[in-house]
Order: sequence, then C-alpha cells, then structure tokens
Amino acid sequence: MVTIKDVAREAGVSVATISRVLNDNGYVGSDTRKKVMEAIAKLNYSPNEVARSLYKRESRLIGLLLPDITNPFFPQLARGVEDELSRSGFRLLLGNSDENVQKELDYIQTFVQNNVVGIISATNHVDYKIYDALKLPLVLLDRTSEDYPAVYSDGREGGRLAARTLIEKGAKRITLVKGPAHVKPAQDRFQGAIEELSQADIDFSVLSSTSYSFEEAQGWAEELFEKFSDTDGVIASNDIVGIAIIHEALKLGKKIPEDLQIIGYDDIPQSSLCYPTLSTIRQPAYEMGRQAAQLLIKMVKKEQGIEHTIQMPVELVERNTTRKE
Amino acid sequence: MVTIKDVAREAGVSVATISRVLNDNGYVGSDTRKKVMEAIAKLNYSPNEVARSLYKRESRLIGLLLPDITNPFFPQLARGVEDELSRSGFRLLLGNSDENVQKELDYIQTFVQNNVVGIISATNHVDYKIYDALKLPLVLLDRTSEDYPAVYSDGREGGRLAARTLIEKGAKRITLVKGPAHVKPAQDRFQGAIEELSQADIDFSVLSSTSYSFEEAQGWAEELFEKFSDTDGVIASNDIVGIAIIHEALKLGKKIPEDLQIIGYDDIPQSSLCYPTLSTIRQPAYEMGRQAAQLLIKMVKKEQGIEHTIQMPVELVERNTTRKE
DNA sequence: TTGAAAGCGCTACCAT
DNA sequence: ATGGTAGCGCTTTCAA
Repeated sequence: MVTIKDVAREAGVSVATISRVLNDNGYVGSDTRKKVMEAIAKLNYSPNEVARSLYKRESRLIGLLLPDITNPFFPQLARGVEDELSRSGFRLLLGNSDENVQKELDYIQTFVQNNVVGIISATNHVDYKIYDALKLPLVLLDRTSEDYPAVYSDGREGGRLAARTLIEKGAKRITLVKGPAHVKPAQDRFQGAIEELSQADIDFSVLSSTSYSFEEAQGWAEELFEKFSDTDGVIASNDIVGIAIIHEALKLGKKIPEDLQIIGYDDIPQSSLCYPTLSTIRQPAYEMGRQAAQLLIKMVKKEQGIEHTIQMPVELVERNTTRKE
Repeated sequence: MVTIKDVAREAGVSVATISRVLNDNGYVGSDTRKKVMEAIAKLNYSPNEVARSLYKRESRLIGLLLPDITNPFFPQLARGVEDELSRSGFRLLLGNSDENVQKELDYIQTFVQNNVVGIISATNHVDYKIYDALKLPLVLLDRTSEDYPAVYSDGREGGRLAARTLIEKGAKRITLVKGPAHVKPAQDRFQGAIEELSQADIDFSVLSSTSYSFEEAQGWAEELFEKFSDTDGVIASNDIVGIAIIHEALKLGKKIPEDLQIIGYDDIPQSSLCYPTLSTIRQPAYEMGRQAAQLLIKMVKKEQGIEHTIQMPVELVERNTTRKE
C-alpha cells in the first residue's frame, strides 16, 4: 500500500504539503504542487478513505436500507439513489431488512460504525426508536412521515385514481385487493381507493393479501376468483399481484378487458411486458430515489431551506387491462 | 460519540482491557469482564469500525460490482451474496458499472480506498488490468475465467439444452436470438445452441440483439417477426427478450405453443408470472450469489484447498411456451 | 509557503 | 491479569 508518507518522500516534501494539494486547501507553491502531482502519479497513489474518515469523523459513505432488493420496485429506487449519490462522490452501503426489526437494527448499527454520513431508509416495519437516537441525516423513502424528511408518492391519490379509472370504465363489481397491513404505502393507496369507491354507486369487495412476494401472488389471485368469481374489475395491491391476477384470469378463460378489467400499482418494468400489458398507477421510482439522494446530500451539506418532505405525483398508465373509452 | 476511552473510564480500567473483552482475546478476569460488559451496555457503546479498519488494514466490507441492479437477473445474485455475507458479519458496498470501464475503475478504486476485504464482480466489460493489479481476494460472478476464481453456470450446456428442447418438441424453423457480443455468458449459451442446432437436421436463423434492456426488448421482438415471420421456435437470448417475444407473438395472433414455441434463459421471477408462462433455462442466481460469497469468504480467511471455479448446473423449466410431448 | 506534531478510535505489543 | 503506549494513514493546527 502506498501511503501519503511515500508520496512525501518521493516528492521531497512533508506529508502536510501532500495533504494540502490533495484537499486543495492552504498555500502550496506552484512548483511544489507540480512535484507532488508527479509523485502521486508516479506512485499511483490514492488516499486511504478510512484514515480520512477516522480523522474527520465522517466518510463518503451513505447507508441504504431496503426491504428487499428482490422485489422489482426497489431496484429502480436503489438505482436512482445510487446515480444521484455517485454524482457527488458518495458510495452506497446496502442492506436488505426483510421488514425485520432486528436486521434493520443491525444494519443501522453497522452504518453508524462505518461513519456513514447519512442514511436512506425505505423500510416499513420501522422501529422509530432506532431513528430517534440517530444523530445522522436521515431520509425516509417510499414512506410518509411527519417526524423525518421523506420522499414518497401520493398513495392516497393513487388509490383514488385507480378506483376512479375502473369506475369510469364501467366496472360494476369491483374487487379491491389490500396489501399487507404493516406496509404504509399499501394502506394509503387502499384508503384512497376505498374513499373513491365509497362515494360511487357501486358494489365492491375487499380481498386481503398479506405479502408481495412472487411466490404468494399466485395464491392471492386464485383466492380472488374463488371468492369473487363474478368480479369485473380488480384493483390490485401492486403490479406483481396484478400480473398474477391477469395470469389466473386468462387461465379461467376470462376476456381482458372485456369481462374483467385490472389495474395495478407501481408500474414496474415487467408491467409493460406481460400480456395483456397491465394498466397501472405509476410511481416514479427511479426519480424518487434520486430525490431522496438529493435531499440527503443537501442535509449533509447543511444547506438552508431544505424541503422536509417531497411528495411525487402518481400517474395513470393506460394499457390493455382496462377498456378504451 | 462514545469511544473506547469512555468505556474504560466508566469501567475503571484501561482501554487495552476493553479491547480485550471486545475481541475476546488475551486474559481478562471474570469480574473485570463483567464490569466492562456493564459499562458497554450502560453507555450503549459499539466500536468504531473505521478505527478498527485503519489499524488492521482491513474492514468488514466487501465490494460488489454489478452491471445493473435494474436488470431482473441481478437482484437475485445480489441477495444471495448479501445473505451469505451477512452471516459472517460482512457488509456490502454496492456499485453498478453499466458495463462502463470508467465506472468500473472508479468503483474498484473506492472499494480499495475503503479497505474492503474482497471484491465480487459480475461485470462483463472487464478490463483485466484493473484486477491484475489488485492485491485483494476477487471472485468473478456470472462469468467464466481461467485467471480468477469464478462462479458461473454452465452456459454452453444451457444453450444446448434450450436448442435440444425445441428440436425435440418439434420446432422446424428455429430462430436463435443472440445476446450482446460483449456479454460473455450470452456468447456461451449462444455457442451451445449453435452446436446443438448444427448437429440436427433443422433450419435455423440467427437474430442479433445487442442489449438486454426492457425498453429495447420489444424492438428485437418486432424485428424478429419482420425478418423471420414463419419461425415456429424461438430461443431467446434471455427471459426479458423471451417475454417480449411472447408479447409480440400474441399481438400478431400466433398461438403459443401450437404455432410458436419459445424458450427463454435465466428464469427470472416474472417468467412464471407472464402469460403464457415462459419455458426457460434456469440459472440458480440466488445460489450463485451465495456460492460466490462463500468462496470469497474462504479466500479472505485463507482457508486451504479452495475451489478455483464453481460451475453451477442449469436446468430446463418446462412451462407453457413449449409443447407437452 | 512549508514542516512538525498532535490526534481521530482502535489494536497489539511490551511491561509489570 | 492488567496498563501504558506506539502506531494504523490522514488532516489540521501552530510555528517557523
């Protein structure tokens, strides 16, 4: 390992001088600077971030906590975060919590132990106490909060929009699939849908799905048609479930969207690749990730007048599981 | 921040003693140990990993370099890596390279600067020189290599299997979709398929797709049917492309699998959720991630008799885009 | 404009 | 069995 001392020796100056040119502060004579630059290049030196971090008590690392990167909504978020972060030279320490408080605690702890300069958390099973004790800038992602800065999309409006769309397009016996109770955004969209549905002259039923995993989605879909076989409009708790429902409906010989309309939530990439393509409420996941990263960076830099929460708009994406006019 | 000194003061012993109980080495009297434990608990102390890392010249961090977490094959890999790594107390520094050599270099550099104890790389646009200079344990993932330890699945056999399956199931005019030339595993499966196809009495054509992105997959699908409209069997370069092809075929009114059989590659989660469900060659992505992590950990621990490469088996998953006997 | 040296929090060696 | 202390690689005073 080549250290600052080696560079100092090579350039014939002190380590203090090397540090000055590295960080571009303090006075350095132009010929001295040149010598130093040459030595750095010659030895192919790059400073040890760990030593830096120890002294300054802060690294260039940011902790990102996700429920599960394997759920197709999150890679987009993660990518948005990373792209924005790396523009400012920050790197990502990644953890999957599986909505498990213990794992969440463990990750938060190692983030702190590694001097991360801030944390972005997209978990739902949040134990507030963890975060209250934290001295670090924190941004909640895909999650509303009055207590902490947060970036999320308008779930209630999304739910309303989904319901309104199905109503307008003539569905008469709507089934609303509710997501897991502990997942806050799932509840928001559910409430929004209920609201809209309640105001309309329309029959509807609620099916409760308690997870979002691929494996179980098919189970919910089967259950849905067993319990509500005559439904002609389904508001899915998210796109994964929506796609599973398409699948199951076709298996049962239903015509989409003639017999049955389906609307999903999220607009994950595969929603435009399934058949028929899934109409859905789009959350701008990548953009949400970017915004969260931007917000966090501002907090880290202690900029003034930072937004406390950023609500992103949702949007109806009409594809082929809903009727054209 | 509470440091080892605070704990020492609280417990009325020296920092050396604290360090001993922390690392469980050297002699510590049982009552002293007890006092120390109490002080640690009382102050809610947890050691600064950065200071540790600086002294020991190695952290508990591992760098994971992926082409793009947004591609649905990779979250599985990443999760396998993480789950295995975290069992041994390691944490993940994550980077997406976009197959861009400069980004790859940047990430590798910051990995090193942060004292990572090893690197797992799943990139294809590898600049060997980067890795040659590395003093760190390195495992290549989803990638064959004679020069470095690697974990990958048997792409050639996978390609053969895909072709054999279509031939056996009676496809007569097969179209083979070739993946991007710079993606090594894509070439392996392509070669395998060519091999098998060449040995059979069968007509086939090759369509070259130069990317794997969702956005472009549809384009390849359209192109495929423009150029080879009478094909009755498609070997897709991966599942994303396979799903796009299903989609396009249905749009054109083709019956699957009667008129057209399709076989994908990877077995990403959504392949069992599309309609009809996609027959495919499964790569055990999660397991590959785990194996890579295990291998790396062994290297880090300098265990003896470590495998140099691990080839994982591929497997035909028969679903509904191929005919039943 | 430059250098010497203290110190970030920890580990490990050498004393005792 | 325990304590003192040097030193990991760096940044930042303070002096010169």
